[in-house]
Amino acid sequence: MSWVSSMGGWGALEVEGWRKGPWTAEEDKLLIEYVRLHGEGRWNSVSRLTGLKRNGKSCRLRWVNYLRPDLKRGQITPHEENIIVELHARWGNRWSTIARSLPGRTDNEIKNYWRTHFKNKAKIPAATSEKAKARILKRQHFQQQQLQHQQQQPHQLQLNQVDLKRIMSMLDDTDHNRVPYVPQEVQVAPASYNIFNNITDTPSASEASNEDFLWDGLWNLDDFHGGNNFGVSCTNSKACVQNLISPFC
DNA sequence: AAACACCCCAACCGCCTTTAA
DNA sequence: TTTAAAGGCGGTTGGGGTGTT
Repeated sequence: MSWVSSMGGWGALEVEGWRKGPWTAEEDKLLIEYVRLHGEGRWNSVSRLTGLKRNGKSCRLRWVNYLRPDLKRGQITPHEENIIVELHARWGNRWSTIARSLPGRTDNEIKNYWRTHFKNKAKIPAATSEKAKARILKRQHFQQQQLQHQQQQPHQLQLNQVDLKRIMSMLDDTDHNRVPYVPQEVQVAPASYNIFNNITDTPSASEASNEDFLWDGLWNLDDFHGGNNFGVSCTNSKACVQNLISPFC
């Protein structure tokens, strides 16, 4: 399929009045403005209220996978990879469920990552090519660096390992037996998280389910690990908020 | 330098579930 | 209670970028 312009927009295609294909900066702006004014949801009204020639599904997808301000950018960290592997082993291809354990990552992102890195592993011949080896070495080097970083922060590493174990053991429990676990050090959710609770109309803390507590824990785990959103350490909550509210740099 | 292979990821499609009238 | 619309999810496709031959 090739995206042939039929209305001036580069690479875009119009089918039955709806534009398809790559989004333009202008369209993004309209969608962001719509969400700012009306919040998430009611995606089918976007075209009516903004003039955007995109159907509701397309708008939702664009927002969820690309425009949401709380999205993480950049490489999946080894820590996140571990979580993905663990949760995929448990839940299979339930990408959205897995994504909920990795705040800032989308189901699409995780799905893509899995397909790229794991799906064809079984097909790789026993005699791995040199090329593949080089890639693996490169990755191991990166992981080594991460490890060194962790060792510089022994307390945090310990916390991570304990938390991960506890989270995984919790997941082994039946739903009825779940007990929310909030590590002492991270009982207060990051400012950024609360901010987006407000923005996105998610339930208040008092309404949050046990699973929400669990996910908060993972969120914090990740941030402890240095896998922050924009490649810059959040040394204080203000800096984090700043990163989160200006994601389009 | 060109051709090829591979990786990454945005975006679409179809189906299923949820919600509201 | 039924039904249509909207939302959500997983699978798939295809293009751009980059590394390798």
